[in-house]
Amino acid sequence: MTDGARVFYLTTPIYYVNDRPHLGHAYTTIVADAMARYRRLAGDDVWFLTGTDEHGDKIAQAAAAAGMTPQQLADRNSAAFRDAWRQLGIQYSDYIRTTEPRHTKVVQAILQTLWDKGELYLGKYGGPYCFGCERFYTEKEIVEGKCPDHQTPLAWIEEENYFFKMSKYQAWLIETIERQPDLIRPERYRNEILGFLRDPLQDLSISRPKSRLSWGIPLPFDDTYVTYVWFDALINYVSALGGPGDARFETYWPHVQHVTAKDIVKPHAIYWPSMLKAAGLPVYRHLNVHGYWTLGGRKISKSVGNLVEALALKDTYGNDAFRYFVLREMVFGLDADFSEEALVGRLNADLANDLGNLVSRATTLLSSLAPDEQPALASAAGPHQRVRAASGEARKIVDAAMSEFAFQRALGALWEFIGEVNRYIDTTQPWALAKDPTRKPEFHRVMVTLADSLRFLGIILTPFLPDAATKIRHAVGDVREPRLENAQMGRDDRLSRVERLSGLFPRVEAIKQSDSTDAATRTRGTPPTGHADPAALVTVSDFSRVELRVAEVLTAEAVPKSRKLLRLTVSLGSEQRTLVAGIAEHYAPAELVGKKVVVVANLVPAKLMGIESHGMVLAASTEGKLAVLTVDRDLPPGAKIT
RNA sequence: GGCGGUGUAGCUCAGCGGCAGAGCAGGGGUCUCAUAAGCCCCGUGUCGGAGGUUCAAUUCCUCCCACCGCCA
Repeated sequence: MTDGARVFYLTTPIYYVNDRPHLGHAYTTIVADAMARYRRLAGDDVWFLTGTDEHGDKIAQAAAAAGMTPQQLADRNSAAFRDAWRQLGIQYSDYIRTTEPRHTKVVQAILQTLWDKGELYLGKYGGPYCFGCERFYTEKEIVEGKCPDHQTPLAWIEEENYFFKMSKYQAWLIETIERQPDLIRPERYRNEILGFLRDPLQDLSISRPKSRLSWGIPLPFDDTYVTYVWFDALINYVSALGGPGDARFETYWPHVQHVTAKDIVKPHAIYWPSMLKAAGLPVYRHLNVHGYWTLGGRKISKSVGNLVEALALKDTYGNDAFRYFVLREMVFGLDADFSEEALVGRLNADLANDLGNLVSRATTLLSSLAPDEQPALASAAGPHQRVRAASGEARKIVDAAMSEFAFQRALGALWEFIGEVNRYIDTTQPWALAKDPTRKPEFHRVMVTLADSLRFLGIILTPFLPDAATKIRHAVGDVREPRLENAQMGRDDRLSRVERLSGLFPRVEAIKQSDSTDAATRTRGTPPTGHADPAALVTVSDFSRVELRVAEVLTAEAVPKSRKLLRLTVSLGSEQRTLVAGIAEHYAPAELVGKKVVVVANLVPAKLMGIESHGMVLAASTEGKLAVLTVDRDLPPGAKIT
């Protein structure tokens, strides 16, 4: 930690072990991980917590159904989350489980504090209860006597429970949220909570009688009750730091920021600050709320199978590509759509074409330098200054964007820079400079700038593309621990040995949109190597969809202002058509007139240089050579090819 | 039912009083260092509909329609 370093404590929600890790969990965790890595890169002191929530009715029931003890079920499923994060390369600092003694100890201590302070009371409550939701419903909410969520019959339960006097914090809570505009962000969720708080707040039931449910933390002052799962779960953020008084707690708690999905805003925005206030602890700095992933534009149903399969695509396309996609595609706070097509689109356009290809062309140029060649410097002015300025601009935007969880904006800025470097290479044409001994200084200036650009990217991309960034740094010989302060161009004009780095993100064959109604359910991905698959086999009926016919060329002329295109009029026997063919470099117009060529007759018309083309002339080609297809014997125009 | 949001190019979205924008996709051109990559050029779309305010409305107001969220 350097002087002026800031402290950050980032948390994901603890995931309920009734679930299997899926895209939703992964997104929250990736967001927190990217943020943690960015802050670490900036030299800040970061603590990043995730974990699992393991108490409650649902766990007890699922365990019973599976013939296990609740603890066994929790152990198994908690391990599944831990494993998923390992596979995704998540660098958490700590992993808390609510069945750990260190957690139950702190929960009980806080409950005791609240009890002693008179923040809790024993009250009676009766109402329709849904075991699936683990909550009571009001008469207005229930639909024909059934749970509106599960459509299952509700049980009438009347019981005494302990309540937290949450209602007394309503005015304080409103004031707190209003005083800190970015306490709950983005703003839409803050507004939602303020809207909710316009109505009177109820007290919160925080216990369940052991007679009904024993899988929970016993209340320290009444062992016939266990703690209600929400009250237990939220405290993980505190218990994982050892609780009040612990050195770790004192260091990190004042800087806590939570990351969560929008479905659990209310517990985090209402229960949790009230609980903290009552316990005499400071409220968090920010609650960062993100939206949902939809699949193929459809809402996610109760079943999460598709979300699990969506996460599995990380294995098909790689962690970096998966991580990049979710961070780039979702505007933090809003819903976004996940599809394999969109992922492949981003992978090809942004990662392969823009970044991967840039790294490849730049390292190829740099690695071709003679080993001992020390670059002579050219004048300070020149196009390289635009690149340097762009890097500074990108870095500024990334920093601003990251301070408000705007990952999309941060990545957009970095890709602006990548575009600038690609343009720089095209403008300066280093391959031409290299051949001209009199322009050696210019050439070296370009080489230095390219190495510098890659060094910059190798550092600043670390939080977003950890593996690729490391490869880039190593390729340019930067073996230092990456630090944001070194992501600055123009500091170092020396050139170290560069190794060629090609195929950083190989292109992947595009997924056809019409292929499937639900891309995310498809499991047969294109291999990550991305090299073109052997041509897929087609059936006779596939082939018969293409209508091939013999056509006689009636007229041919060059298309003005085009080097490759010829405009042809052909006869198909019963009709004449205009076609545009890209064969001008290989055939003189006069050569073609009278020829019987083969055309695709049922092609969707396309406009080329303002001319509508109704078909396509078939031709075979190899490097530099091209020949149009014709028929071996004389046949009338229009003859069908089968 | 109440409150709020959204509806802009094929797709995703920015703009929010002064002649409609970006990325992707698509088309054309061009370079050859590079991953059939890069770079350059190409967007007249009833800015959901109808009224209104204004010299001027995608942008402000009212109503309507569609979708979404929160609440009941």
